[in-house]
Amino acid sequence: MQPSVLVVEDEQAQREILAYNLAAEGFRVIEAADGTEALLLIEEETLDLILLDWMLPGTSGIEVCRQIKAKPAFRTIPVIMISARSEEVDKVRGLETGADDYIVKPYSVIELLARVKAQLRRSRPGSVGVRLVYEEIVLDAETHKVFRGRNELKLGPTEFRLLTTFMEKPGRVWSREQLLDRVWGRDIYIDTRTVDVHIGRLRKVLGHHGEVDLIRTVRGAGYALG
Amino acid sequence: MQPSVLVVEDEQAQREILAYNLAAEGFRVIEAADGTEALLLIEEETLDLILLDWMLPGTSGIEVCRQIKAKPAFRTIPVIMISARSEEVDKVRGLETGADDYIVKPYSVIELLARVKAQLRRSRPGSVGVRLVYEEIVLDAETHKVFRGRNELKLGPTEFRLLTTFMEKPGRVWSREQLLDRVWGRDIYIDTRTVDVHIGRLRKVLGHHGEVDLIRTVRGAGYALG
DNA sequence: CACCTTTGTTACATTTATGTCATGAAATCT
DNA sequence: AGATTTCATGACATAAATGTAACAAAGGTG
Repeated sequence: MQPSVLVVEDEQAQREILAYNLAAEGFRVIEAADGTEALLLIEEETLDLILLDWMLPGTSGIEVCRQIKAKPAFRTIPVIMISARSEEVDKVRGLETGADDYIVKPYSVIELLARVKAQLRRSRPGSVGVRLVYEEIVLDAETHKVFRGRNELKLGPTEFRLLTTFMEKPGRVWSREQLLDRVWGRDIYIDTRTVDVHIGRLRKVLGHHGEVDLIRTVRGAGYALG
Repeated sequence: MQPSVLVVEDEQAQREILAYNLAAEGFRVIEAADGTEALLLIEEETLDLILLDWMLPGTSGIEVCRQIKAKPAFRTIPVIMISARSEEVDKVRGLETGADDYIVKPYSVIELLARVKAQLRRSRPGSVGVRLVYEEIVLDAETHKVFRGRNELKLGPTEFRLLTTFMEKPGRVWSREQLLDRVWGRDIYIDTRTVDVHIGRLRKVLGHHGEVDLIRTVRGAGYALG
């Protein structure tokens, strides 16, 4: 569950520094050198946060921010503006671009990362508080509790996410690759066979009281619930 | 009957955060971006409380407050002022604007909601709950006293707010980040592991007489009550 | 000022979860 | 059937997450 951060900065050196530090902190970093590229990437990628330089060639940072905030689909993505001088902060604020935070050059990497994390913390209130039901299995995302009939099941984090995925679309067949992407996270290199092991573990817990196996193995394709 | 709260704040992001949290708590939220708009809405809407930012473009928050308090028809509506720095509190107080309470940024959501409820309780007795109960634990928000069965527990401020958060939604799993936001306050950068320590402290007090541990650790996710 | 409380961080111990591998079973193909 | 591929599962070393004691800084109180 690596958050994706888009870095929009025209100066290559600056951009690389940002990218390096963010990557070191475990973020997936996507880079854009100007506003046009940024706006394209916003559509294509699934972003969790945008770091936006105030000064950009062509479409200015402010304009990019305004356009992002104008689209309902992307309005909720936090935008942190980076401006060159402290005096400009007031201008930016005054212009009401809708940025979620501002940071002024020169900034410390620590400060930047802290703000990035603060924004992510705020915008990701965890998975949606839903209750998934399939046959006699009930999964409550808010309390993280899982029941089969009357029995509460004790699942490890990975098995919990695995089951959540299955229950979001009962019957759908997921390939091992898809499950790795969704349950483990993208850009992670893990043997696809590992999925088998976790499926086994999930089966063990689900059938702990001798119930029928609800997970279906689809030979050559993957697994499905029911 | 849902109490109506008017939020007067020029920064859209801030305003939305306030609106979101108040709405989540069951309030009807009305928003205004400046003093003029606020004064209009006060006439039009039937308000139960006003949250007023000190810094506003045009008519300042102080001026808005003064005008509200000058009209006999609206004088009884509680006004909570929000100011950016603690030093300003004194100014605000000194100016005797007639505000009913003050809150300083950065504030925790818990604190804000507590104050809102406290004001509403004063003006509309009986409309806001003050006492949280979960199993044999009783938390009285007004007196700040906590009991487990017959024993009164002595909690530090942080542990008290932690427990309050948990008791508002028993069973719900809170991530460390969410707890930091809610219990410690936004715009504060603290190591997430610190949450663990405070959970430990809270557990110690709650189980001081050898009772079962009511706080559940959810690996990879956070903590929950029950 | 001395004293006490609260707080955040750190370091280390402990628990729990994870990924890989080896082996054998089951399905599929020739 | 025999060969081949695909899957299930127990074991195990490692990694990751959590619990907790100790400590120092900050703040409050008398």
